[in-house]
Amino acid sequence: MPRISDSTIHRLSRYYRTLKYMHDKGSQTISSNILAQQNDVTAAQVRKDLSCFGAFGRRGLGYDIVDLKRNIARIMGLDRTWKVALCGVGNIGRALIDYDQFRVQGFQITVAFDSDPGKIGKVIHGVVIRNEANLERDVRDEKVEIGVVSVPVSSAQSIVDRLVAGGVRGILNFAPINIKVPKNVFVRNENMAIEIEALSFALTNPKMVQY
Amino acid sequence: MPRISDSTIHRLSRYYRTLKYMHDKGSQTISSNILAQQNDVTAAQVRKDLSCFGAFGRRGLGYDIVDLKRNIARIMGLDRTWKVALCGVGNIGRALIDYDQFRVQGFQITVAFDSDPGKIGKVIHGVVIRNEANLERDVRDEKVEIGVVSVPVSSAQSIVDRLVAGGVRGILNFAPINIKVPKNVFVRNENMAIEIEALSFALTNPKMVQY
DNA sequence: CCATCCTTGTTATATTTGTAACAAGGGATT
DNA sequence: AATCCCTTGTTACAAATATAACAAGGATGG
Repeated sequence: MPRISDSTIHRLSRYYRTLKYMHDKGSQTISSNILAQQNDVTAAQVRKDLSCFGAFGRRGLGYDIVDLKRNIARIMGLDRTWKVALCGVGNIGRALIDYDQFRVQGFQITVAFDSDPGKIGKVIHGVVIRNEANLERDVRDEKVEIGVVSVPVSSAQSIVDRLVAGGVRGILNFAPINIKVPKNVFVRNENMAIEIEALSFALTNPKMVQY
Repeated sequence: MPRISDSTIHRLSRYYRTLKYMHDKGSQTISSNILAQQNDVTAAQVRKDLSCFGAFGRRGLGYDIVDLKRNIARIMGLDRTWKVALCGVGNIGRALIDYDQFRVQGFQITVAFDSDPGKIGKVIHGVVIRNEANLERDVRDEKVEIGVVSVPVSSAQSIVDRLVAGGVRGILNFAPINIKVPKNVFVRNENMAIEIEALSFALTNPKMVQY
């Protein structure tokens, strides 16, 4: 089985977004060239990314938007819903419960946890905040597949361990720390500070980065 | 002037975080090996990343934590404060106004805008929500250097244009769209949906990604 | 039906990025 | 002071990634 690079996966997400946009605009087909322009990559890159998974286009004509969109959705597992548990209902956590980009793509935050007794039992955007004490059990009972971690650094690793104990196989980690997981669990880190720091670097050393 | 890769910049941020952590723990020095382990990279990678900017270690001994930390801060422009304007006080925007990881690193959100008359004038975490109508003027008056964009896709490009018109040279974009800026402006995109979609891909095609 | 113009999928090439190897610096120990 | 053990900085090498080139498929127009 061929390995797919992180970069390719990220680009697929972006192509997918472009396809949704073009579909809404009423377009029927799209060429690798246009798809490339919309995403600041080369046409060759687009074609090579797609060729990892099959041949979806028609020579001389381009790609059928609806068809390619459906294919990418299938490849990326976006043609279904995912049960997601949110851990840590702080500023970030609250924002994520109601994040359109999650919901519209089928990531359903149906379970939320916090350790603060003052928050437990409250309802945020239709989701009841549960007691963290029962995390493993609840996660298992609710058949949660993905865990979103937005707790402080100090408790991130232990929450991750408990999510894994509850059967979660994918974790989106917002805590700025390098968490450890068993070999069969996937982690993606989302550290917003890192991006703004990259901006700080670029502004400080404009000659060292390509505009 | 040598070009520094995106990956290197991201890793520097992470090394920096590790150094802060180790410093708080009371350590004096650290080896490339330890720094590597803490960040899931090789020791050679750490040394090469650092060597882009100078020779900060002592052979046989490792790196002085305080010294290296200070050097990375200087390199990345983290030894100062940055004036930041936030555009769009929705769920994400509200969370960012009070985001520790920004504040602790000197990114000061002192100005916030929204187009909703119902929000204008309100104070969130000590920041007054201003009328978007005066964005260019306010941004210029307040000497804002970085703009954070958390508005809907439909208005993202126009807000970016106006930030640039106000003199902003760095933009952190949360809108899931590929915005265009003049050559001398830097953009970093933060799309949380892309990361969870990568997770969806990994869970759907476990054989295609390295655990 | 032939010629022309597009656009894909794939292979070959170039570039970038990461890893390994090692000489040289430096402290500790006897 | 000589030896031993570490650890860096750098150079050489390997792997991964991106770009370019092109043959082949397919539409269109005369």
